[in-house]
Amino acid sequence: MTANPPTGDELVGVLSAMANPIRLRILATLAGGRDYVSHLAREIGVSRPLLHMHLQRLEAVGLVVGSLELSDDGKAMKYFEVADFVLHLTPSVVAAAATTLTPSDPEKGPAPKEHS
Amino acid sequence: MTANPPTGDELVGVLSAMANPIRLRILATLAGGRDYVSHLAREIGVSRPLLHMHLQRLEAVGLVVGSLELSDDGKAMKYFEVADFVLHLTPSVVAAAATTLTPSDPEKGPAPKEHS
DNA sequence: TTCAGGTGCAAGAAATGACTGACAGGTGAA
DNA sequence: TTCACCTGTCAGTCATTTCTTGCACCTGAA
Repeated sequence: MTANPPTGDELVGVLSAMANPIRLRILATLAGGRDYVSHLAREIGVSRPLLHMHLQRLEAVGLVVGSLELSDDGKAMKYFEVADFVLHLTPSVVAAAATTLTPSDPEKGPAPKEHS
Repeated sequence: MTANPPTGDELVGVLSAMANPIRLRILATLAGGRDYVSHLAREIGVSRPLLHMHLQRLEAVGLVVGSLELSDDGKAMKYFEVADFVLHLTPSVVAAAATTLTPSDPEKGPAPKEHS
């Protein structure tokens, strides 16, 4: 996994996903073993909805993967674990990735907005 | 340069500095050779004040270095070039870095401000 | 039924980031 | 003087992220 080299847009996505102390802590904690949302929230010390949002962001770019499972006592638990990514960043890698960035055309249309 | 492994806070800084299409393009362009602000702005296609802001951000985390020089005809030119950084990111590297993150203590004091 | 513990989602405040336009200063050449 | 370059910065606006609060849903155990 973790296509190397990444496209420019993917790179921006992954970088902004990691560029946050809470999300870094999430990755670090999960690197020590999988965990489910509520417990992870207590572990890191953030509210559950907040953690949920961060996990969503990390999952969207493939840095973590979640799976809904059923515990012994029938509770639905969502477990997350880290994807073992490898990102090797150097000026030349960045230069290569930048060539595949979607242009920001301020002319035609307001932007490639993806509204739902 | 480019201390490896980085501290958690440094890592967040570097990552958020790179997590932007324009700044990625700046790095990519500079990887092809040094350049001065105005020319670089035309090259990339952004306004000069905007580029100035982005360069500031990149320089703050050490991804680029700038030097004010005097051209043959006496004009002051600020040249920038990329620092040849090497960032190797994996779950374990992130886990190690995360241990050195400044805690977010919303209680005691506003934060460990580091003033110069 | 009530409680504890798990899941998810959404509205809205607060903080941060991105961007434009305008201004001020410097030089050399026409 | 005026023009064409270069440098910088500030005020204000708009868009995006971040975070809290609160709701609705599920299960098994008391």
